[in-house]
Amino acid sequence: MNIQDKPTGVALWRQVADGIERGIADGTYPSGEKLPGETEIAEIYRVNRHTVRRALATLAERGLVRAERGSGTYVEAPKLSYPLRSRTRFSEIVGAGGREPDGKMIDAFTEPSPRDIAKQLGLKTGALLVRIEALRFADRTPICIGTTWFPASRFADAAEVYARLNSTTKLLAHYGIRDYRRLSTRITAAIVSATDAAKLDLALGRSVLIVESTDVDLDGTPLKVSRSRFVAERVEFVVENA
Amino acid sequence: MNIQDKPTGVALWRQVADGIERGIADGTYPSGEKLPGETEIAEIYRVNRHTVRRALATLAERGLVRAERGSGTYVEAPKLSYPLRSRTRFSEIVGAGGREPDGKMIDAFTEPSPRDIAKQLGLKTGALLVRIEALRFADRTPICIGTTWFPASRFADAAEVYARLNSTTKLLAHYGIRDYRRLSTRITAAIVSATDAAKLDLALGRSVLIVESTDVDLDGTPLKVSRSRFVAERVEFVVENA
DNA sequence: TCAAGTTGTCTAACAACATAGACAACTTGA
DNA sequence: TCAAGTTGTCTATGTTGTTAGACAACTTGA
Repeated sequence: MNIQDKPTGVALWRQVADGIERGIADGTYPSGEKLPGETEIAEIYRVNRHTVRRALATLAERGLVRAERGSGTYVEAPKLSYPLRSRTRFSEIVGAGGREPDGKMIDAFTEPSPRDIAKQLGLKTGALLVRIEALRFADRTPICIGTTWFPASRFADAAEVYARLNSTTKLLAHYGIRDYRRLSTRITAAIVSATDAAKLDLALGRSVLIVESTDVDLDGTPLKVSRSRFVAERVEFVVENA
Repeated sequence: MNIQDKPTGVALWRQVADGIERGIADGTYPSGEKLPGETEIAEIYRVNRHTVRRALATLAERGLVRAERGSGTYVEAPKLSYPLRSRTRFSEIVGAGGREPDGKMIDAFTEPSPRDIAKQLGLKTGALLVRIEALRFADRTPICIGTTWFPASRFADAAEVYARLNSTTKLLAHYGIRDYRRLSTRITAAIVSATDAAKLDLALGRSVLIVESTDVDLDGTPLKVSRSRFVAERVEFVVENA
């Protein structure tokens, strides 16, 4: 690792940053693992520690690494690429990324529907709904936390079923729904709440993507409405403009 | 063309140099053509003229462009790739590069052979030789100047023939030699002489590749010996190690 | 011959890059 | 609790990059 010599027009810190990024890409520094210490990296590239720090700072800004004071600098997990298409299934998307999807029900209620949810589900205000609060994971890393509402008339014991299957897709299949599609998705963002932060294993002050979606069966009948908070630094939504 | 903004870790002059090099590669600035003036390039990239000059300096050092004071900066012709194989023909090699080969006889003599040439041609010292001094071109650009010796016993009126055909290959064909091969090639280099420089349209102080070669017919009988000076900045010899 | 346009060279000033050393703040494991 | 190792921050200094302006030297075409 000898950089330097003649002026190349590329700053040292940039060369170090590129080198580390390459190391992350090719698996030299696996996802989640600790990078060598700043002093050691400086030795590797024969460069001052401040130069290494600048390189790491740009990588941190891009979310590729995360520095923890007193402990070390760690490779961030690559963001989950989450396409928003007509067919949008958490478990499929996570699985397609080579990661293991999982869900964990936190809470469940059967209660009358508020006006906005009722409207989206094509029900009268006050119609009974099953509301499920759940966490979803990719390889045991929390990705999102959110609420899903099902019409109680059709999915009376949704809570029990979800608790057993830990997957919305499997839940719907259990009710004989082989296929369904995403009708709409709305996305915004906010700072994570303290309660969400704890459940998502996320530091306070980080941002979450807020996603509200409606899914319908092939007849166009609304099946569920969801409001989820996705950890912004762990997911990336992709909208293909066909 | 807006560079700048945030620190990228890549020096401006380097970005400009890369941009111009891309322009040369993709034909925006065709070979031999004049680049925009330094002032204009500076405007294009929104950069100081000194920055452009540094970019051009690195390109000139690599031989991609050539600055002419008072006139402009020109894209250098790409070097002629000149493979040194068993079958080595100037006209074929130039033609393979998509350029038009040409030759021009400068002088010719019939004279007794010096010892070293005689030895290479398998003749006795003092045997009569035809010595031809010629310039060779690719697309009207002088590539090399040199001497070729033929045994006068076999190629008595070589001078007249060469003057008409302007090609060694055609000359030999004229004498019924359909094929021949390169026996050996020796390469060295030197600074161009004043007389050669003028004929090669080359500035004083530039270097030339000095090539001495012997060609034989398919029986192994020596046909000719050449000593040529190739303009180093216009040619690149390639030796394939099979 | 001359004006306009070109590259070459010089000086000056400021910003960005890089190195060096020291110490604080924090985490980890013994 | 403590020592070792980590990242965070500060000051200082020298080098390289970038801009700015001026003028010289040269080429080209009218």
